[in-house]
Amino acid sequence: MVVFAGQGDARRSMELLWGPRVVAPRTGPGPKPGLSVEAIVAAAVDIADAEGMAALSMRSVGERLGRTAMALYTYVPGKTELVDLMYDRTLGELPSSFSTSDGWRPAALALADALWDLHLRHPWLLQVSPARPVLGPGEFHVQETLLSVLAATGLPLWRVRWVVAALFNIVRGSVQAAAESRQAATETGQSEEDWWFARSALLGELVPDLAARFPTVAKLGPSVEESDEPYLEREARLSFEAGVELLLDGVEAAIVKASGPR
Amino acid sequence: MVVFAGQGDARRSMELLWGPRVVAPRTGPGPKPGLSVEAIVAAAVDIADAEGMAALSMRSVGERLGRTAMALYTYVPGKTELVDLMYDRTLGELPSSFSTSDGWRPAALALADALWDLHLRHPWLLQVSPARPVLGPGEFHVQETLLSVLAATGLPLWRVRWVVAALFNIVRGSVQAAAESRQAATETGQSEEDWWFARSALLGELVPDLAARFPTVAKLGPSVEESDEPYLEREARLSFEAGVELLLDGVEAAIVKASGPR
DNA sequence: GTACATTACTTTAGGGTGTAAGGAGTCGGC
DNA sequence: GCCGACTCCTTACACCCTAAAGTAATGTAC
Repeated sequence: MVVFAGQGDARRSMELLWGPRVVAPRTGPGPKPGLSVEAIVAAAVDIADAEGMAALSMRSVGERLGRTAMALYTYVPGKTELVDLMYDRTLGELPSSFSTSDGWRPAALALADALWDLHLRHPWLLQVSPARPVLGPGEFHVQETLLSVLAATGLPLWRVRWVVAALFNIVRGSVQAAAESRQAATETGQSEEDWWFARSALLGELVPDLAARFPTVAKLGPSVEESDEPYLEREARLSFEAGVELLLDGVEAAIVKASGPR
Repeated sequence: MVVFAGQGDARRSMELLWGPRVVAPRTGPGPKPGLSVEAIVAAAVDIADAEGMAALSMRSVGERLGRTAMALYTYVPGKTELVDLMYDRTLGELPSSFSTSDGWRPAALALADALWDLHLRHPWLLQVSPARPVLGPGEFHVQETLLSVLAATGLPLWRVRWVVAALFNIVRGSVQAAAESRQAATETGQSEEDWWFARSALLGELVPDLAARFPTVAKLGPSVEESDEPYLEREARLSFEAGVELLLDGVEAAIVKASGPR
């Protein structure tokens, strides 16, 4: 795996990404196709959503569609391209209407929120995108939405690009923490607090001088408090909100600096 | 893979992470160990550095040490734990001396820079850490360093934690872009510009209405300019610097807001 | 109506992965 | 000198992706 597509494969990939999603029925000879690229991608996304990326194999996708793994190769060049399609199609789900009529800041917050939701609904996105840019319509859609909302800051576009990148990274990072804690909880059957508690006890036992070696971390105190809600997930959410606020404050400062000394 | 360690395994993992790195030679019977956990981890890191995470297998690590894959299981419970060790040991390489005597901002910048370097030297870190927290000494070391530097802002520690998370995410995201572009270049043999140029041509051909559908993205213009240096990598570096500056501006605003209305 | 080209899908096979199980060989302590 | 502990190896299994070849179904041309 991790094969960087060559020249010919690149064309095929791009055609799949950008081509029409509903293909006109063929006229020539041969049996009618029983599947479609979109059906395959949808099945793959379902699996990844429900059982995680580790459960996604050509076999499992084929099985869910009542075919063998090899049947998929009629529609999709390989697993790499399938994952690219999953990724791009899912990014395309991001809503696009974020009105900046109340100013850019509420719009940016709403957009960040939508990105958070999208990634939490499809946590496998976070394991995929480390790959190179896919350059599909979904990716363009996300970039366009981010750029157009933050262009309302009035900053020059080449600066907006940095803002977009930073915002995107903050969202991705914090939602990753949330998704992980959720996954760990379901996967081990252990509640977050139990897991954390067991780990803390182990740490205290094996590393008695922890507080001395990492005083500042220790000062944060035992991070688990009484709460009914999943703790780590709420923590990640707070980190997300605070991080976005910090960044947007920075953007505001940049706006003032740019237009202030007029 | 992606197995969340159970109770017993958790103890073993933590012992490996926190235990002494130079094990005292055994006294009992049996042949002397020819390997060591540290040697295995070092070999694994070498492979990941040189050939990427995809080339890292128990077989390849064993081979590099002149053993079979199964020999490693004498020292390490499984691949998951090996990767955790690689991750944590490598994080431990982050320098720790960042003087805040000139103020917190230069220290934070230097620290961000060190993090950037570390990740660019070991790009596979970015594919690993998506996993749950490892809770090893390296991870604590990084947290401690980040927290202690940013505690110099004077903000309450629970707020510093958000800053740390945001900063870390920005660094990780932008260094990922840099690492990817570098990897893509070496992997395909194609220069970044060639790759980008081919992709752009393909896009223009397959999606003639690209500029109409994504006007803001299009306004950014063809991103490739004349330059001898790797373009995308420099772009990622700029994005990193700008993102960090934005965030630190936000932090400054937060400091003013907290202490200003005194 | 029949032959042919075309296509969907299956079977088989080959080379990869992680790791469980059991067997060799080596050494210290009795 | 032998026992038991220990390292390391061989074998084996289940799973992965996918190349190649075979089978069955379909539409078109004669």
